[in-house]
Amino acid sequence: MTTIDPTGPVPPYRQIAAIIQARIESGEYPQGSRIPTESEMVGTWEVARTTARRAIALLRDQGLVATVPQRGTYVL
Amino acid sequence: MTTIDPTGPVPPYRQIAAIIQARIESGEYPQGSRIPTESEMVGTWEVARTTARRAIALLRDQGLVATVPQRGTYVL
DNA sequence: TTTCATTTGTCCGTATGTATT
DNA sequence: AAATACATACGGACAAATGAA
Repeated sequence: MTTIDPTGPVPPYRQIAAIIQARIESGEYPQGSRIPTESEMVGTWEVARTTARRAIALLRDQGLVATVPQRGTYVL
Repeated sequence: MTTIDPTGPVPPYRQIAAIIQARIESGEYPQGSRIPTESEMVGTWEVARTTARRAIALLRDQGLVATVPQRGTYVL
């Protein structure tokens, strides 16, 4: 579990997005699989839900994942 | 916590810059770490925010630190 | 069918930090 | 020196839909 640095020059939400992206590219999260939920990210990295949401939104904007309401976010 | 002399020949912003520089060179603020924020300097030395900003600007001009908008100032 | 937990969607307010004027 | 704007982050609350029990 990679750790994030809230005092570093890179905002936490970008650090989290980078971690997820690395796991997608490594195959840890295969195409079609679901990435961690917002709540799981909150528990894993001890960040606010807004931060987790922003990380997911960034991945979505990059076309890496798609979010299904009430279901989760899945790797494209 | 070194004190600042507002009546001395050396302007407060230079005194502060010197203090920070000494801490960088001593390793108290390692490379990549964040130095105190403007507000922290204001609280620590009871100076105006302008003074803190000027001290940081001086360190930046000397190439000792880099400021990342919305994140802070970091030791190079 | 009803109940329940899960998950995302959408607000609110507060705090911090820098940028600008 | 003061006010304003913007970005980031936290915490909380409630709604809505889904799917499982």
